[in-house]
Amino acid sequence: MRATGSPAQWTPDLGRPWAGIPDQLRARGLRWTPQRRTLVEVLSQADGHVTGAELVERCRSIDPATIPSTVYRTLDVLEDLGVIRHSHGADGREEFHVLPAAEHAHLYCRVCSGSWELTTDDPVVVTAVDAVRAGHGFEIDVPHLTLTGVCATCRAAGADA
Amino acid sequence: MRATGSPAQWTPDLGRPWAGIPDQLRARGLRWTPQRRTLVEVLSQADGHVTGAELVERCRSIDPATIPSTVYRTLDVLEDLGVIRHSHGADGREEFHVLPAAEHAHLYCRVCSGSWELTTDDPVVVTAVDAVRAGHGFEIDVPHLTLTGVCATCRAAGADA
DNA sequence: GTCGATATCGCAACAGGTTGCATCTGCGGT
DNA sequence: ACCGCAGATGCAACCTGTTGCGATATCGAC
Repeated sequence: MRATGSPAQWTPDLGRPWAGIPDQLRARGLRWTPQRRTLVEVLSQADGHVTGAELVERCRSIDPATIPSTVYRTLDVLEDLGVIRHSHGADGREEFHVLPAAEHAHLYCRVCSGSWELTTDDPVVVTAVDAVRAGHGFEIDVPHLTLTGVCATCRAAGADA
Repeated sequence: MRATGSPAQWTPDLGRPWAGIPDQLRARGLRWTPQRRTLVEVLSQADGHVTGAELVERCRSIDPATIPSTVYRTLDVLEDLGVIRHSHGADGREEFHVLPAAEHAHLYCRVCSGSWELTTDDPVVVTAVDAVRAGHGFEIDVPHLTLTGVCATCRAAGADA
């Protein structure tokens, strides 16, 4: 069997949300490259949050020749496509989230370093977002949000110095 | 006039909040050094927000021998003292705020890149903080907060894509 | 199947911060 | 006035990202 017509790179069987990416890119005049295929494969297997460094690391385990700048640039493109979202963790480092599931904000406790998710439709979130919209006309980008503070447990322990 | 007894370094006339810092440090077993004096002088003249890089820059203009790591370490110490606070801007970079005035959160518009301050006692902020406390027992650290989103003007312009 | 425009890549340098370690020094004790 | 020790400094290497640029390769057109 000759390696005929079929394109040099192809993505075997990523889940549905990912399958359409090559075409979405081409429709925008962008390109589907082996490096992008690698990153998309990594993302399709990631659940929840991943930092930029972790993604670079995982790409390297598939293709050791992976270059960081390529990964970060591709992440920008994928965010434009609406496939992923990024936010900044409590320490300012980047965190990426896979869409469309898992749109959420984060609570980060500076005492115990624990973190919790806050879904976009959590009544508490809705209340807060509505308050800001009503009061300042500002529409908060919830998934980009990380709230730093002190959690209930640590507060109860009186560790909220 | 001989350069007698008087300590080699002294801080001429910083404002009140700053004057007590040397003693606050010593009371904790920490030290008052020329490098710290430089940084405190810079901070005492800063209003509102400053990034870490800016502070390093300004310290260098007073003492060209300033080393970044020393500045950042001193900033940590001063934050422990409660003299300053840091948060992370929309791009994740550090921003420092001088206390006790100006305790506030920030709104950052991702469309026009504008930013606004939100005081701690703003009714909108109070509502939001209360909601999270009531709903999750979590006490938000407001001054550490930067809300990314779309401002009223840009929303009106329909640029909230 | 080939060609050309241009998107993307790889690389190297840079920027903002952080960290480990050897050396130095503020400052409390005597 | 001097000592000693723990806290600070300076330095160098490292980490996470970003940017400019020349070389390469994708992909639509013919």
